[in-house]
Amino acid sequence: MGKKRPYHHGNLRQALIDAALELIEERGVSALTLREVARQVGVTHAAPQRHFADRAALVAAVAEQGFRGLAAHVAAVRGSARTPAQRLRALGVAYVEYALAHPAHLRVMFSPEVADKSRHPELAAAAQAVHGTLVEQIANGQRQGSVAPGDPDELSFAAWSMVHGCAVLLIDGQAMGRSKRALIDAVVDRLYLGLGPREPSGKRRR
Amino acid sequence: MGKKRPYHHGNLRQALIDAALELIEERGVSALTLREVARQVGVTHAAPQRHFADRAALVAAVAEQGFRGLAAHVAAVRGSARTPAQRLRALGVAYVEYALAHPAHLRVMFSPEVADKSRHPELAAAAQAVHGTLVEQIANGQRQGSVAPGDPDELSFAAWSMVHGCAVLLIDGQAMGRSKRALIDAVVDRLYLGLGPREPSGKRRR
DNA sequence: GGTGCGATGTTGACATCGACCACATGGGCT
DNA sequence: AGCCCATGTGGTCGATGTCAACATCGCACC
Repeated sequence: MGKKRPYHHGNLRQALIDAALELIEERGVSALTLREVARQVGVTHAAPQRHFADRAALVAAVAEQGFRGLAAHVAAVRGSARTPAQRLRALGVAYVEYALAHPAHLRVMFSPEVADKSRHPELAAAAQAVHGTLVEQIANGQRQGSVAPGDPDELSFAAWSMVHGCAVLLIDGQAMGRSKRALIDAVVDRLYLGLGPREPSGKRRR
Repeated sequence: MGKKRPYHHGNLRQALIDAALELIEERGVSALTLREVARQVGVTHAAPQRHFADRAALVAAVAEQGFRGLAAHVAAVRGSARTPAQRLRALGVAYVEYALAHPAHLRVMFSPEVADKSRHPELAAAAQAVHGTLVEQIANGQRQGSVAPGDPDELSFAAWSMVHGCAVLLIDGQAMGRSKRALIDAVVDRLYLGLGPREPSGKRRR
């Protein structure tokens, strides 16, 4: 028979995180309520306090799992394509794919409520992991000559800007009727073109 | 002498919006409270109800002013540079500049709390204005051959993704110690390179 | 195998918030 | 002058986050 829910939940922390994500998916981050989460899980309103100091901590935990998932999804394509340039393209697609597949996660990850990453070191670390993969691929490409020279840090920031902006805009419904697939292609195409090998056609650094 | 605050405020609506923005700048969007705003302005807690149906309406109003400001700032550079490509670059810089100069505004504009733009038509209109300027410039550039051919809608989306992503990342503190100026340059450089004239170096459309 | 202590969940309380209501005020129009 | 309605006031209600005191259980240690 069903275990008559014991006094101790067993793994309340993760259950709370799951319920929180579900709530966010349904009604948005701002509708996330500690009490409602507790209700969903079947504990009293104060139980979450034992696992999360305050509402922000719960949000941060959801965001952290989102970053981990993104890092995993992105890392999965690291060895997929042959050339570094193709890998770079696949990386960008993977980023946007994850965002579209988990919009709620993405929104929480870059929610203003956890913007102050200094108070959530694990968030900064997870974000750093994603960024690290990107820098790594760009450096690889440069070594093989398939990516334009330049500070890998700056190039990766440009690439990240592009895919992140694309993801955010698509999630926020700025596609405005246009095919998301085509938009993503357009973005990563420009990414490839903007970072691909060439000689500069003039002085660009102001 | 100071006018002994009359019963009727005179322009409470705008005063509330200003106070709201100030609060958001200081403590973030989530800390925005109708009652606190009312306190700042010196009216009772229910007074804002006469001007904003609910909290979301106030947030939307702040966002709308943000979009108007951005549109104005971006439109100002429309006739600045000579070549369309340079104008495009200036456009991107202007976008990010505005974001860095008014981070609170930017955050509200793309806050999940107003993400459902269908319920705030004026927001959609203001956002559309910004996007329109971008599409216009790209179409201009294409006519003069200084911008690569392609669906202007898709190209503009790619460009928007880039500058918007850049703005968001910088605001969220993802610069991580690197010079913002250099990062912006890197981004718009890639924008210019990715959209500039060339012949495709292979089939790119998947 | 007991036992005691710390981790985990509960109950109750309080201040604050958004939203709603009835009422007060007074500016502007006829 | 007199009226009307937009605008501001004061009070209230349900819900929320957070805190503190208490209850219950599991695990380490003897």
